[in-house]
Amino acid sequence: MDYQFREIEQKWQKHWAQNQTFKAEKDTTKPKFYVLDMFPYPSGAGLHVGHPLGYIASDIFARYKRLKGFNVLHPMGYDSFGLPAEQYAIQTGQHPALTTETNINTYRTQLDKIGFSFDWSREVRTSDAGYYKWTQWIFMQLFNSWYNLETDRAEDITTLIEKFNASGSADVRAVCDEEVKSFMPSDWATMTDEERQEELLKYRLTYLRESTVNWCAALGTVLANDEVKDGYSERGGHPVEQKKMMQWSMRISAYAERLLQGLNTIDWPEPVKEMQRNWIGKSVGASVRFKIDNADADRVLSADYIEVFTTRVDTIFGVSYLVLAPEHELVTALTTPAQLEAVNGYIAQTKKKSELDRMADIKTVSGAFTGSYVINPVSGERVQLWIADYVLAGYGTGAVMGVPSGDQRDWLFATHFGLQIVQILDGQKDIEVQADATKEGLYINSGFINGMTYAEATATLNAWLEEQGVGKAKVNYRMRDAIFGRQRYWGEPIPVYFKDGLPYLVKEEELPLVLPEIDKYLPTETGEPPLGRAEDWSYDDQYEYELSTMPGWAGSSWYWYRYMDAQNSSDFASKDAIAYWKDVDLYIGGAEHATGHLLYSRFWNKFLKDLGYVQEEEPFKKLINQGMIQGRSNFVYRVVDEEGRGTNTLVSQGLKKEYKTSALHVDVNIVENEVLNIEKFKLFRPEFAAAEFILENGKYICGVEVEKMSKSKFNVVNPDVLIENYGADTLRMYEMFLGPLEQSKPWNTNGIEGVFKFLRKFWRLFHNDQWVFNVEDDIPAKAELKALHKIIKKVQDDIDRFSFNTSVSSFMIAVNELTDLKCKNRQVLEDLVIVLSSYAPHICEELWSLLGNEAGSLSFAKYPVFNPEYMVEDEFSYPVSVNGKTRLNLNLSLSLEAAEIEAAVLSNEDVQKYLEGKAPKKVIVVKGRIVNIVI
RNA sequence: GCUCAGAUGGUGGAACUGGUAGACACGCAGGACUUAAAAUCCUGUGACCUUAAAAGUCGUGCGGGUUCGAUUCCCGCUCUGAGUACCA
Repeated sequence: MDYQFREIEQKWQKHWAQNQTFKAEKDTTKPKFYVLDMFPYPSGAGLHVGHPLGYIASDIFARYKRLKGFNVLHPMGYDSFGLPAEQYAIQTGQHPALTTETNINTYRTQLDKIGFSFDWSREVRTSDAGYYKWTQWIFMQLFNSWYNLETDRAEDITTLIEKFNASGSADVRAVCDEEVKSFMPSDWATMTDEERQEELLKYRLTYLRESTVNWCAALGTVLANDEVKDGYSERGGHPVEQKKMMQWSMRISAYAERLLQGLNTIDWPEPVKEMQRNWIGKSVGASVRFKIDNADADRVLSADYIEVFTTRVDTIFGVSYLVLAPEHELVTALTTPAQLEAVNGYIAQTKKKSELDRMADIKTVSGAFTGSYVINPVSGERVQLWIADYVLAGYGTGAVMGVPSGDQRDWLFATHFGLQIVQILDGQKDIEVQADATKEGLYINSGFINGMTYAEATATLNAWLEEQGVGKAKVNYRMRDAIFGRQRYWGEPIPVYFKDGLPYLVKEEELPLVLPEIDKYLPTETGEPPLGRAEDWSYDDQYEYELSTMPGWAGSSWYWYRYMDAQNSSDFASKDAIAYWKDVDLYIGGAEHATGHLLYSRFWNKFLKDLGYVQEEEPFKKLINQGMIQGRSNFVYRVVDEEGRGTNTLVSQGLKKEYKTSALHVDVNIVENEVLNIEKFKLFRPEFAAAEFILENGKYICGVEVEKMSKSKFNVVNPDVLIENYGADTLRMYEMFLGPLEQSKPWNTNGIEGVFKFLRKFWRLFHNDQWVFNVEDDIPAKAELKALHKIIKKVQDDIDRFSFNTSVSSFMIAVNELTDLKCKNRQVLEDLVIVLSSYAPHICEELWSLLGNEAGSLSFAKYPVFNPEYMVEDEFSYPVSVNGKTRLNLNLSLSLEAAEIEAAVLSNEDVQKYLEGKAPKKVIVVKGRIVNIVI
């Protein structure tokens, strides 16, 4: 029979499902290998052809690893909490759980058709109570922990309490809030329970605190920094404003240094690591206190100094002014009556500007003098104190020292306001024109560091500042603690209730705290989150539960552990399972998660490791980002009359210049190689049923543009349609054939025929002209073995560097070669089936069983061993080039040594022709590669 | 502005360590089969020049360099895409 892909694919998909072929079990006789895909959010639109790209690659990898004798864990699940289902619920009243369920079923149907080797018995859904029970449990562990800087790890909160009991707050070195109390053990002993809880909350790794949040009114929720892009929400593009709110936060900043260092130990794409480094934003410098000059002022201040952070403490003698952020808490107190008007005016002006304007308006220098002065601690000089919006309240101390000669921004500021510019290094050039940030040369005009180099000066100053108690070397991180609460319904309830305004955890045995039913999915009339609508939403019938739910990234920050032991009801995963599967060996997903999911997951992983629940410091050893598949839209051109009205005439792309036209999107599924199928077009656009078509060469050629893949642009290609027409094996191979996995590219179905033809040709290798299965048990010919072993090697080399497209080409070459050789040899063909099976598993299973093997055993067959002996050649066709230009090829024995090759080449008649009687200056012979003659 | 990735035929792309640029596939052209079409199969297909054939010249974004030899290494530039943005 001819290649009947529909029957074959259905048959084997059913076989795999019924026999649970890909169910992973612990097996200590084999090395483990964990291949993970970033699990999808099940959206209502279903899968388009871009989604499975990464899944196909990881599936090929997983299947290959099984053939190589690994015990492979390859699961799939759904990140099923999220905003779209909730937005849909608000519009329709449909419970998000129902929408989600429907969408998941659609996804599953689509995924099943592609022939993935997922172990579905381990499926997880983050919105299942059985799953989010453990998300809540991890939240509780975070609440019950603090970060001890002495041991450099998270510890149970009881070790902190012990320290407070024993020696008060003095010995505690922790990552905590700024405004913690200093107290003696006796103070701790006399504190009320509420006072103690209030203090402990400042240390917990998840904590409640009033913080400035990104409030998105349109979505009715706060957003994390990585969910805000240029002042608008990433999802939906709604405006986001800064607002102060009581919020749950995660003390991820405690892990800043470990998150940074860990990047050096993992095999991830450099751009992703770089983004995480930028996000963490480590800067090494010093904090310095500038005393406020209160000599002629009589005022009460909450502090008598201004603290600044600088990465160039060596330039401190060049300070000509200090700047505070307009929001800095001391601004009001430090503004003199004379400057009050100017300062208030400036603050008002700053407030009006949106975040976006402030960023767009980098060039305009602005600021206001407060009228106050501070004293430079190293020189004793009196310098002006300004406010300006280029200083951000949220970074460092919200105060900056201005060194115009060394910093361009400071230089512009000083020039604009007529402040002093002092040269501090003899290596600085042209500081009248612009700042020079060099570290070269020796210091001048710099008191006790005059004559020193950069390194000497920095060390000297750090030591001096510390000794004087006015500063010290300091490391600063840009990364802020992550807000961990959303004023939304469709998320994990936070397992907390409030008693006298203080948060307490529910008991562990009371988990999961199940999401309650509510009447509608909107905030309450009083502006509380949707959970405020739930009846009896209180603990012990008296204490109100937390009304926020967890953010989208909560469930995805640990899910790879749940797959290790998905059914466990007494632990998030058993110690045993974690000890066996350990970590993810290969993780494939989109680059858009670089600073969100991938950073939070590393954070939770490190935390779980500190508490001894997991073993590895990093969860994902190897990461691959698959490229984005863009849409490729097709257009028809409608002729427009004088008044600009559309006519009923459509002109082919090549002729449109001769007419006035308007472009209309046309469904890409009725266009083949840019040629419009006119009959189908008339059905697609009934208003054009009677249209006239101006053709070129008898065809209607469509225009092309690359855009986002979306329904409204009629450029969505659904994998189901391709599978229906060509089969899953063709789809799998074609997606890989498109180009390098990591490269973004527009989807183009042109060319899928080539892959389909390849599979037919492959099928035909095993059949005679009448499509009767026919292989022979003869002795394989040398050429056949060579073709086979070439592909055996190629596939294993390619997979190590994630180059799937080149393997597909090589399969085509191998099948072309074996077809030309009329190969019918069982041994050769059987090995070829194994090699191809990770790419095209269905057709290979069918042929495998036709070859007489046990049905379904192909998945665990042994990958053939490459034998280099079959590659050995006696002869090689040497390209002979003259002055670097290839002129001819010469067949020579590979046993010849360089000198013999040279002699053979030079004596050749055709070569003589190029020599024109001259003796060559030089002859380069690379054995088995090339001969180059220099004349 | 900064960081990163990239630029190869009509198209997607290959060339892994500096060694025959354009593998493989699409498209296109011609042919076979067919009453015809589809499907299938065969042949050709970087550009230029010339041709009966052969030969020749140019050619991997642009300009230089290193080398016997550069798509590959180095320097400078242009363009495209992604990320990031007053971070002190």
